[in-house]
Amino acid sequence: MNAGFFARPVVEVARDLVGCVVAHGPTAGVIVETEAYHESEPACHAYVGRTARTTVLFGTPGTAYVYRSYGIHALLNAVCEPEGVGAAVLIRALEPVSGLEEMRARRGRDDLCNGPGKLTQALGVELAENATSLLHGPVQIHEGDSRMPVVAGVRIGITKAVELPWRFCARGNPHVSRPWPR
DNA sequence: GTATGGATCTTCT
DNA sequence: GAAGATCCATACA
Repeated sequence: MNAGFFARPVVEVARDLVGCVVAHGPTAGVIVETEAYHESEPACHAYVGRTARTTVLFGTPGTAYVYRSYGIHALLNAVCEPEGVGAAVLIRALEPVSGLEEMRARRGRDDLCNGPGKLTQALGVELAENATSLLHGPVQIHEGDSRMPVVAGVRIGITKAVELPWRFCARGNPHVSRPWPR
């Protein structure tokens, strides 16, 4: 994966990331579900501008943005758009491909990566990986199947800008966080 | 099968 | 002091 991939409109990157591979140590999975977030809409953390928390969103494309959700889960994002624009793609679900035993040990159950909080636990990704590079850091994203059929829908679990069709799933893939609506 | 509530922490007001 | 890009156990139909 190269830096130019992430320095594009965040919605394009979100669509193209489906089929790519996320790896952390011995564990890895194919991305089957993403959501795009952009500073221009209120569901995005960068909407409020630069703060201590959101600075990484405005930084180098291809950087990991990891934050704690509901006090319990770490959520993994890929910073997008040119430097200075606050945008990121949330990785919502993976199809596990390696390190399955490690994932099961961390999860303690068999649904390993079908949710944004679950996949970080399965991969062992935590807040320590925030602001690290997805190109050459501990968590990496690699090229995958660019021909994978993708469908778009509305985002999940948010209360603002709920109408934007910025969620992308691998069509028919059983590892998505929720069955495709409609 | 759907519905509800609790866990627990970071950030910003 | 409140809100939140979640997950899971439990209750009920």
